[in-house]
Amino acid sequence: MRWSKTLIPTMKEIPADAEVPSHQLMLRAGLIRQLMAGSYTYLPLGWKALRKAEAIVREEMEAAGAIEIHMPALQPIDLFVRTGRREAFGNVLFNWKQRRGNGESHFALGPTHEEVVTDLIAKHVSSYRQLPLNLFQIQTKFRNEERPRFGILRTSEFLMKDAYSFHTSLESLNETYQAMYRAYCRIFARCGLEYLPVEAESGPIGGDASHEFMCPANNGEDRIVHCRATGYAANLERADTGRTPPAIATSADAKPLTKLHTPNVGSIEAVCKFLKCKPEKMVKTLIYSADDKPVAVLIRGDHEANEGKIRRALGIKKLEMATPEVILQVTGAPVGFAGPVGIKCEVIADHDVPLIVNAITGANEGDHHIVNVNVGRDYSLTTTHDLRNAIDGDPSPRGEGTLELVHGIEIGHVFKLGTKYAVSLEASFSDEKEQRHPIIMGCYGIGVNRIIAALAETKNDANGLIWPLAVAPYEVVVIPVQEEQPVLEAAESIYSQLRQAGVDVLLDDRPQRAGVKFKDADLIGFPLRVVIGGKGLQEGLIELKWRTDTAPTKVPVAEAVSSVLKQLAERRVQEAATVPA
RNA sequence: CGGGAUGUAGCUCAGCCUGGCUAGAGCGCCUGGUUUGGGACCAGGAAGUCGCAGGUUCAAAUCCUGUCAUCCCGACCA
Repeated sequence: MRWSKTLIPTMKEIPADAEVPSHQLMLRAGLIRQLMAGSYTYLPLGWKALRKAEAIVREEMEAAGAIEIHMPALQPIDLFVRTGRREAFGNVLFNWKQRRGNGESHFALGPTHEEVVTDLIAKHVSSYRQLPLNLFQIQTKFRNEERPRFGILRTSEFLMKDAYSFHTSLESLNETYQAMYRAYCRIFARCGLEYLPVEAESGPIGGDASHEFMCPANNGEDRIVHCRATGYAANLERADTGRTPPAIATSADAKPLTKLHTPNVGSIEAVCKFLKCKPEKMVKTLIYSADDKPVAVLIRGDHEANEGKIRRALGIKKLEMATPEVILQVTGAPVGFAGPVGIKCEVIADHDVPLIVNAITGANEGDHHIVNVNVGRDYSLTTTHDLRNAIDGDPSPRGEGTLELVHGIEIGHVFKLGTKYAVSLEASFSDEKEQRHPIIMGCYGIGVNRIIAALAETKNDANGLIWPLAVAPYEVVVIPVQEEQPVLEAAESIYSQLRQAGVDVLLDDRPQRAGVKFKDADLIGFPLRVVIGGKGLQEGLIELKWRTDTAPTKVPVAEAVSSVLKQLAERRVQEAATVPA
C-alpha cells in the first residue's frame, strides 16, 4: 500500500479526551476515531491490526478442534427471559420493541450467545453420538455499558470470539477446557502479549471452573494477585491468602476496657479522625444476614471484606448486608456502632482480628465506641478464617513467596458452565441406555479489540507504539527520504519486490520531509523501517532499523530485499519461540 | 445512577470573572517561493450558527435557566 492512497490521520498533539496511553496512542497514530462514547471507527491501520489478531484467534481455535459458525446479533428477547438473563443483564441488554407485520416483536442485540447457541443445539443434537462439539464465532457483541471507558478498553460494541462446547460428561468438558486453555496461551503469546492466566470466581461446578486471562497493565480495570515465587495468580475476588489461624490468647499488654462518647461518628474513617487512631487498630463489625440468620463478621479496620469467602466459611448460599432493623436487634444500636463485645448473634473473625492488641470497636450502643478491646478477655473466638481480600505482602497460599497486587486488562475468559443453560433451554441428549440428560457446557471468550488495546497499552515508548510483527498494521515501512529521482526509483523498486515476496509493506510516498516521516513511523510503530536516502545511495547503501532497536544497520542496495526478508524470517522465529506448545 | 470537570476552526488552546470593535493564536489544510536525514522557513489564503434552546440587555462566546454531549471518580459490569 502507498501512504498517499490510504487514510492515516496521525496527530502531533494529544486529544484532550484521551487519558490512558492506549487511547492516546491509537488516536494519534491514526488507528481509531471516536463516533460517540463507547463507539469507535477502526481506520485502515487499526482495522488491519484487529484483523491480524482475529486471524490468529481463528487459526488457533480451529487447530484446537473448534468449528466456526456465525450467529445473528439480532435475537428474540424470549430466549433471555427463559434463562433469567433478561433480569440479570438489566439495562446492559440492548432491547426494544418494533412493529413487524400486524404485531410487535421484542428484539435484543446479543451481549453474548449462550442462549442462541444452546437453543441451536437443543433443536439439532439429541444423541450422545453427536457429542462432544465445540462451536465458535467471531462477531460483534453489544452491551449497553453504564459507563464506557478508556478508549477501546470498554466499549458498548466490540468484537468477541466466543466458543461454546457441549459434552456428555465432566471428563469430556475438562478435556476441551484444557484444550481451550492451551489455545488461549498460544493466541496471546503469538500476539506478543504479556499474559497471566488467573483463577477466577468459580461457577456452579466449583474447583478450578474458571480462569481469566489477564494482561498486567497499570490502567487495567481488574485487580489480580500474583506470586512470582510459586506462579499462583488469581482474581482479587477469588484469591486466597496463605495466612493460618493465629493463637487466640489475651495479650499481656491488655489495658482496661474504656467506653468513649463518639457522637455521630460511625464510619471507620470518621472514628479514626475523631479518636486520632489508625484504621489497623480498629475492628470492623459487619452484620450480615446469612441464609436469613444474623452473623457478625469481624475484619481489621483497614481491610476489605470478601463476601465469597464469608459465604464459603459459613457454608451458606444467601449472604446480604443486614437491614438496620436487624442490626438494632442484635447490637442494640443503630448502624455504625456494632462491636463484638456482648453482641447477640454468631461471630466469625478474620485471621488478623485476634492479633490486634487493645483494639477499638463499636460499643453496641448508639454514639459510643470502646477502646482496649482484647480477644479472650472481652470477647471470645474459637477459630478464625480467611475472610478478607488479599493485600500486598500476604503469604502465598502455595506455601512460599508473597502476594503482589497488580492491575490487569481482562483479555480472555474460559468457563465451565455446567448444565445451567441446557436445563433452562431444554438441551439434552440420550445416552446408550436411552436415558435423557442435560448437556454439559463450557464457554470460552476472547475480546479481540482488547488484544489490540492491551498491546497499545503495554507496548510503547515515548515515541509511540511498538507492534510485534504478528499483529503490526504493516510489517515494513519503506521511506524515501528525498524527492529525487534515483531515491524514489530505488524506493519503488524495493517496495514492489517486497510486495511480490508477500511482505505486508507500506510505502511512505508522501512529499514530506524526512523528520515528519520518521516521527510518524515511530508513532505508528511499524516493526521494520527501510530508509532510502541520497547520501546512502551514493555509497550504494540503504538503512534497516527495527522499531525496537536504537540504531539502524546499513546494507548494500542490491541486498536490501534479501536482507529484509532474512531479518523478517529471523524475527518471526524469535516471536514464535515464545509460543507454548 | 451519584459526584466532579469540559464544550470556541480538523487538533491543542486563549478570550468569559468585569457583556461592547470584523472572535484570536499555534499546529494542520490550500496557493506560490525558498528549503530538504528527526515534526523547516517566508508570503498569501480558506476554514467558526462560540454544543443546542430559551431568557436578561440597546448589545451575549461572556450573565441567567434549561438541555445535550464528552471525559474523569464512584456504583454497576452474564
